[in-house]
Amino acid sequence: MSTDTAPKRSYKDTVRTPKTDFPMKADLVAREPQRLAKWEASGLYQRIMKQMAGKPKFILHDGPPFANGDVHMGTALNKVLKDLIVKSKTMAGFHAPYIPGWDCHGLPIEFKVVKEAKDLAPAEVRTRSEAYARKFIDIQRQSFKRLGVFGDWENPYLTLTPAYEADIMRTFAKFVEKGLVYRSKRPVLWSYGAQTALAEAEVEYKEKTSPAIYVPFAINNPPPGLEGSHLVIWTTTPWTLPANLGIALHPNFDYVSGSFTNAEKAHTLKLVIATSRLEAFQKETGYVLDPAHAPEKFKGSLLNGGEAQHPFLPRGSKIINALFVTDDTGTGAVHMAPGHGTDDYIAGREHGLDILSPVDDAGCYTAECGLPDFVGKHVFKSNEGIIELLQSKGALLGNSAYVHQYPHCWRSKTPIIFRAVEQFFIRISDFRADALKAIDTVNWLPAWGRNRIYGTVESRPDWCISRQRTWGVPLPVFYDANGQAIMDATISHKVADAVEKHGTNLWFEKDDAFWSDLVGLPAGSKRCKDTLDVWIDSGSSSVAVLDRHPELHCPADVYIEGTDQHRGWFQSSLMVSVAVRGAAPYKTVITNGFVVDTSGKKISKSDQGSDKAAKPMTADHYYNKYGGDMVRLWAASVDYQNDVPFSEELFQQTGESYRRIRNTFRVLLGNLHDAPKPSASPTDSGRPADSQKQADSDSKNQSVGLPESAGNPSPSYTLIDRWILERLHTVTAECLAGYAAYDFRKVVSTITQFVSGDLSALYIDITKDRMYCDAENSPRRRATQAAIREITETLVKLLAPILAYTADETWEFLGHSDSVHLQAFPVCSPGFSRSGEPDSATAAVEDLLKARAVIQQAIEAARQAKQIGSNLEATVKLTLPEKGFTHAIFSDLPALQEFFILSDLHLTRGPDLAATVEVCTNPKCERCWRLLPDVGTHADHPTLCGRCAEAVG
RNA sequence: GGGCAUGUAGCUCAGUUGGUUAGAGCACCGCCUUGAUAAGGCGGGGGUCACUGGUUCGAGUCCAGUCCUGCCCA
Repeated sequence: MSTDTAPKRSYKDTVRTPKTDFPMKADLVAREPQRLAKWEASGLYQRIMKQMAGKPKFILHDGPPFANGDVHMGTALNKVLKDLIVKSKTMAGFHAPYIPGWDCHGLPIEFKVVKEAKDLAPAEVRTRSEAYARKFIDIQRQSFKRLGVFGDWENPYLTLTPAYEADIMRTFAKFVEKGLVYRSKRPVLWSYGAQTALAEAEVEYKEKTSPAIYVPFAINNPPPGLEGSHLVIWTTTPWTLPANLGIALHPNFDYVSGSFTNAEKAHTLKLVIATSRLEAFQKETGYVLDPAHAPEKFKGSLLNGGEAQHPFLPRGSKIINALFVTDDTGTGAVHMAPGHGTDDYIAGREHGLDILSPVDDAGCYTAECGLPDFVGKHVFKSNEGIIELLQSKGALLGNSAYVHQYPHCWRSKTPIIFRAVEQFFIRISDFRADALKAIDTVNWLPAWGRNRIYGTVESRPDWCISRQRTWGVPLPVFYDANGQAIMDATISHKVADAVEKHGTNLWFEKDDAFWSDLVGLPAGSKRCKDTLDVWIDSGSSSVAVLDRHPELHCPADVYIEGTDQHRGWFQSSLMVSVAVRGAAPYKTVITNGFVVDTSGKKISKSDQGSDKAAKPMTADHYYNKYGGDMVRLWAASVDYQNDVPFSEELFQQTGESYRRIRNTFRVLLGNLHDAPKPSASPTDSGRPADSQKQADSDSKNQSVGLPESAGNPSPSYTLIDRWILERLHTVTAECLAGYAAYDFRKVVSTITQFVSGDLSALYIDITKDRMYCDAENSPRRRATQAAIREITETLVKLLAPILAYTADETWEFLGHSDSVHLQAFPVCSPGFSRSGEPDSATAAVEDLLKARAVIQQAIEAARQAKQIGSNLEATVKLTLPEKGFTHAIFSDLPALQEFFILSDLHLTRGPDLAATVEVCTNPKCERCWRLLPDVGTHADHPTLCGRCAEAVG
């Protein structure tokens, strides 16, 4: 260029490139807390509630997380999902209050407290446990708020408040009133480490090595052929032998009786073994069946009702038949101790066996064991002694180490024992049928949840509701002077009334005399020292929260928890609700999978502190490093109905989607910098009535001095504008359907694909030329600005439930003064609903995209051959097929050039769709960079094309 | 061992009532752009649809069995 005489005029400043202060870098970690503070200061949640009052209600009832530990990613996933439901239902026009809760009682907290300071008085244990729970409630509450979860955080429900505790007692009273509570000595899972009975949920299976022994029991009064024979039992718990009261045989198994010799020990004995176990028995014990004499063969039913001799105690052991006998281990003869096993107990009850359980709370033998030397000794330290005793009686045929999965206490990690103690039970059989019926009134998502809980309820045993612990709600029951339990609903109600006023600590602080007097029982009555199973606590929430809270109602519309809650809260809530009100407490139950690591292994909460789980799994790590919106976007992106694979690397992938969405918002906002604001956004028609005032005042401010927009309600959209608005219409419909189906992943993928596939790669790219280079008021430029505003407002609202912070920030940059969370979802604009029809813009663009693909491939070849750089340097000759491609745009060369982003396009018709590329020889317009023939024909602007010369003026 | 799920590109997932050459995002490779620039565009490589057998003209899709992983039980 010859610019040696005068300085060259720069047209750079005349190009209308995007301008916005909306930052590319989100800086969520620093910015989100400020926005959160603003929301709180303005009482946003309360204002939303006020605005939606009177609308149809939608109740999501919060399953209370346990007030122990930091917020794990699994907990965060669940909580964010809840918030996505609440926010999307609110924007869909429902009054959706969210009252968060915490589960506060229970063994894990008490265990921690007791571990720190031993021998505390019960009242002190309780005080410390409450302080511990409250500490973690605060920690978790901060996390949930930071994650952008809206709710009544200052008034959550806590299972430790006097009002809630009183309702738990009243629920218990209801069970008593209906005659569902009974007291029975029964083997329960007993943790001697924590000194309590455990729920099945509190047990975990771990590998344990036990002594596996074979013990012969001589048959008393044997039938002919079995004289002098012994039944051989196999057990891995020698310590339960003092409680042996029977031996079970399978009625249909084949057994042999014959002479067995152990050559090494030079010992011969006549034994009975199941035929299928014969080989294993001989191999493990060295006792080999004498081949010289044919053994006696018979079915297990032969010996039913007989008796064998206990090997070291002076009593008989009843021989019974039972179907639970298996032939995968042992001898086909099972040692029965009804005080130490569930099968033993059930079969024992059928056959009239006693319950003997000579073990105390600490796991040590009591005098009942009949062995004075063992009294006071721990059972797991007595196995060897029992084995020696057997040895000395000649009653040990084999002894080896046996590794198996054995139940352990989930907190103290000690192996559990089965031990019979007096417990309170709820008789499930009386209302199981009602519960099963109620299950089928509920919508289970995913649908297999129905079968899951149905099977659970169908097969569950009676509910053991008493715990020998301190940190829980006391069982409001008394014993008379003879130790008989007085179960009376009115007495329980009196206790509940007192507790509601003074708290449950009163139960521990006052003595029996005080309480007997208070409830009107004679002196000498004693109060029960047990507490209630914590599943009663949380299971009562439909009574203590849904029924009590004025904003809520029962049944709730939705419960959503992890899949483990089919046996947990979903079930306990169902059982309580069916017993109390005869119906399920929920209409829909959704389950989310577990957060697992990428190798597919589960990430256990209790592994967190330990060495091996070095990878961060707590929510604070992620929102402090990446931001709350990133956690929310992650939660919305995952397939929550299945297990969710997780790692920091995987998490970072959602950052890519976030940046893409954010950057697109930035360009859209930048392109609106000089746009006239519309009098009212067409998407505002779905706005809740109470916010209309705000919207009106917003737009009044914005429309001042911009009369042209008010008088021009329908912009002159070109094909590409109509196309993107048709796409937006479809996207809106798909997102609303996604939210309605709780399919947030669908919402995210629909929007992500729209943003990157339609907006970024096509619409924004194609409209750059008109946006940057047209005259400011060119109709097509203004039309595109109108479309961009429509698109941005719609997308922001559709994303608001997910990107709670970013959507709000973008909404602000769109010129609105109040939060997007007060808005309703956009309504699909009917003018652009024709995307499926043949003459729609969408149909035309489908053809255009086919042609574009062919052109791009031709250009790419030229680019790789270094003939051209940018698309604008190409001359393209496009051949359209003779059939099809009939839309008017295919005869509108300038429109086609704009769509394909080309300087020079030539059209012909031919047999196939094809394109060839040559180097364009036109001069380059300095302003719009297109290579056009009219550059240099304008005297005032010799380096510009006609359009640009006019635009510059 | 039982019940309920799950298994498609390196990773996370789509794939409608069985029907052309199995798709998307991320990651990866090459090029372009530098007026979305700690951005953007274009092109490309990559899959025996867990395995085995069956039904069918035709199976990722239906049936049977096996295996992996998870939850809940025993």
